[in-house]
Amino acid sequence: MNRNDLIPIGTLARRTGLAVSAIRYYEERGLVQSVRTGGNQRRFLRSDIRRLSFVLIAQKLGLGLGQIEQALATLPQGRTPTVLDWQKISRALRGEIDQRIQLLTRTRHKLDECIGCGCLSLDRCALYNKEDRAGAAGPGPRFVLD
Amino acid sequence: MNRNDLIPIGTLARRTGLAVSAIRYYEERGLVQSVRTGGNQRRFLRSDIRRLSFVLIAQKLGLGLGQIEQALATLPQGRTPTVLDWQKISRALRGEIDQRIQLLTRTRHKLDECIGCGCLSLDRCALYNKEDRAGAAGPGPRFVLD
DNA sequence: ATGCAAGCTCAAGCTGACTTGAGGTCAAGC
DNA sequence: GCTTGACCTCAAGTCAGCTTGAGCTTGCAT
Repeated sequence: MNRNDLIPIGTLARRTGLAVSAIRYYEERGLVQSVRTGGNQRRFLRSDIRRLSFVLIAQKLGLGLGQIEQALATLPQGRTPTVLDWQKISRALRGEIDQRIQLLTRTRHKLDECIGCGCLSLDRCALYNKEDRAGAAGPGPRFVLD
Repeated sequence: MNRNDLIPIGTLARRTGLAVSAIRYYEERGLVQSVRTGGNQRRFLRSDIRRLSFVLIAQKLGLGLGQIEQALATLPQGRTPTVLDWQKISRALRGEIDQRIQLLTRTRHKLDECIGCGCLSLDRCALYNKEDRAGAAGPGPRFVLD
């Protein structure tokens, strides 16, 4: 409610470790919102520090900004989320991590089998399945075991 | 030794599930080599099916082509690698997977702590450490927990 | 009241990993 | 001998996720 709850972009940048340009980009992408001062400068909510921190963590997990945006959409728009809101969304993130760990564990297991035979290549090799990749396409960078 | 050991790019593409254009790109990047026919067409070794399969698997783990190239450099150049060669390089990949699983497990643990307090944001939060990210920069897409 | 850091917009650039397109060649079957 | 599909070489485009630069404005501290 206080004026102090509104912070300029540079402060937000310092608090999150993000570049100012990155924050502007995120705003353009709709990941975060701002209001403008009379002089057309952005002002963010203090709670956006948390919001952007969430973005950073989710990114580390390999989520794209689109997915992150979807996750964030479950938070109250433009108003400070409660601790419960954050707990809920964090748990979703935990689910993501679980899945990735499982996938990696399975991959490791398959790889172990393959090391046994030295194959790595063919239809018999569980690691390497053409069908898996068929739908995976599109340009841009590839992500981990998606 | 046989002429049949040399396969055209289309065959290699079909066997690996890669696009022809991707294989040409990999060749340009030095991930795979070819010889040319009298009519200037590429001919690959049959063992390059394995080589490219390795590339695909490593990519799924989030390795960049540069890293993959380095890994492949330990294989005999332009000659069919032995089963032992493949076992050795596969084990290196296993190490990568292990590391990633460990990192994810640690992250999950930290996240669990954070869910407890609903924080996600600040210096107190183990998940979120500015120093970690300080050196991570550079343009291009960000990769999983590197 | 003035200096200067911090902010603004918009366009262009960059990396990684490819794809697409134009325009031309090669080779195997009929 | 001719057609058809696989192959060739560039050059340019694409997508994500930003950064960089030019040129201009704001606003806090002295």
